[in-house]
Amino acid sequence: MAKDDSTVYIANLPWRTTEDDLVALFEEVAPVVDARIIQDRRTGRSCGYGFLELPSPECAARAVATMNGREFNGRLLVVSRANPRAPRS
DNA sequence: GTTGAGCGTT
Repeated sequence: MAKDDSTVYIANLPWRTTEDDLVALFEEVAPVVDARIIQDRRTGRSCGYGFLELPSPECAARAVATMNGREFNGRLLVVSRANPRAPRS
């Protein structure tokens, strides 16, 4: 579903951070197609990292270049391009 | 009500 080329990996997030927070933050640079924060399947608590999907790879690269190393809620955001979860479609 | 390197699920 999600194109890995336009998906970015977000880490170093505060536990309180939600997907909507990521959307609001990245909407500043580019429209957000989908935001997904990985949480523990058992406890349901935030794992502290997530993935953000953008409309295009260039938007993803722009979001990375803009938000990587940027402070967010007192933490330094780690934004980088996501790895393809599936080797082929 | 806690913790801190990381590449993911209905």
